[in-house]
Amino acid sequence: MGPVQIKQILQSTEIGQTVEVKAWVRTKRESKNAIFIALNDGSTIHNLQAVAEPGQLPDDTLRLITTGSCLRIEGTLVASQGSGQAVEVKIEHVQVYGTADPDEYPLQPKKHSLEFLREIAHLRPRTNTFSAILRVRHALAFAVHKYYNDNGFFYLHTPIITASDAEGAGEMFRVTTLDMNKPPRTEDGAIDYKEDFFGRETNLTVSGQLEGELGAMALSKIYTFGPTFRAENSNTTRHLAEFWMIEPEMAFFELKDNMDLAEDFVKSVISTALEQCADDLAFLQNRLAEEEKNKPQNERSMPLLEKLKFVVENPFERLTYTEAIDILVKSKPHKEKKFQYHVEWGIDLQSEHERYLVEKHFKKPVILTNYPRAIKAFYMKLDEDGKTVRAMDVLFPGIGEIIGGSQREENYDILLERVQEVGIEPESLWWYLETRKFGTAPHAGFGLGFERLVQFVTGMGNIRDVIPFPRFPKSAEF
RNA sequence: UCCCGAAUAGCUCAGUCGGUUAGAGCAUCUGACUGUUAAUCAGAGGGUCGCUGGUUCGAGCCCAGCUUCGGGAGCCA
Repeated sequence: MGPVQIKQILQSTEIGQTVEVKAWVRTKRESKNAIFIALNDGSTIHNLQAVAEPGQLPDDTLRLITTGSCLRIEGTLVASQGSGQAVEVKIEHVQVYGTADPDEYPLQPKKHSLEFLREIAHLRPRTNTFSAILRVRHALAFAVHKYYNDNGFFYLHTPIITASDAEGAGEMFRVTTLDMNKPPRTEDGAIDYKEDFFGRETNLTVSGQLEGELGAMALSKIYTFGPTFRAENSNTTRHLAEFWMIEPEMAFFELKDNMDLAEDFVKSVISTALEQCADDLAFLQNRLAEEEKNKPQNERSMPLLEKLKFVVENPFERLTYTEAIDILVKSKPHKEKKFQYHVEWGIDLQSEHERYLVEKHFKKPVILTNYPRAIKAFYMKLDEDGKTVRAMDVLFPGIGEIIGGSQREENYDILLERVQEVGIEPESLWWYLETRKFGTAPHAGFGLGFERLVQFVTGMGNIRDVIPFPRFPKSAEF
């Protein structure tokens, strides 16, 4: 299917075979005895070197071969005389598919800043850094499906458009077909959503969890993996308005099972990336080291591959919220009043507190559990003491919260009470509540932000650089 | 949304105390040289100093507002 990919050609040992390559030019070097063209088709971080003799190609053609142009080359696979590569292609014929005027083409063979590349998101996949990220992202996405499939989970497609506004997970994007300039009105002047496409107010989903639970109450183990939308005015390196979330939901799982799954799952997909993306990760490791070259030694991060192996090989630290507060209260920054936010039982942990626990105290991923009920969602199962809930957050160095989950409240009466407590109309969640009425079961699940996982594995600091076309406030250009 | 910082060549950045014609590296083009590896060497072209207004004899530089970008915070995954 299609032309042979450069990845295959570079691994080939069939010297003398005829090859046809279709790829984009990274650089062209001309010398007295040979013309070298570095070609990349995105199948690998490595380039294929094509070689022609001077005068072999018409000047008109040669002039069009510039950085960014696209070529079809026919030639012979030969052993390379140079030292940078084992094989190369001896050119017999060149066809220029598309030119790239060097005066206009923004990508040149030099270092570009990530900020600049964000402005040209339509072209940045052609850089080594972004093609590497996209290949790693792909490998991780595939590994997610494989992991769940291998472990008896079913991939459940939860809806993108929802009428539920009760999930409390954040601001939502409205979905409507009403004419915004003259929407239909009810008698008292309010917008009449009965006239709207679905006959009611609808939004883009902020989570597939509630529907996921419905699936788990039938198929036992399900997962979702789809786009998620949050209309928060968040401007940070770890938030997107449109991101991909993985949400497994398991009947007959309690909090500990949930933690075991989360830890095993994350370790498994990171291992897969280490196995399948060695070249790309090595490149990204060098990129990161280069970026941090000017930082003082103690602020530099661990080499990327070392960090990933460390996470895979060591158990995550597990402790309760109450134990974490205890550690924070006894910590040096607290005693020296270095924390900006006060620490006491009942507070929602701030970034500085999570960072201290993960990066300073334990120096490894941490799973925090049993948070105060007041700071967590209504659907989380109450602990026996009634003060805390069976929540768990998995915190990663540099990224913060990568997973948020819980055992769910399966008792109808308690859940109903909790729904009312947070001010949600029980009628709007009748279908969710009915799962507790008919054959309820202990169950649990969590949500993992896919981009945050990709950030961690690639070592990229800004979440906008690990999704091809990021969506964030005031930005939906590409 | 809040706090801090930045905006000068295609890109990355320097620009002294406010002073005459705004610089460098890379990229581009031309030439030389070379089985080269983001080649090397020499030369050339390339600027509305983010925008608007103000202070001043004089503003890239000082002041105000705006815009955009970055970092941090909040919200969270």
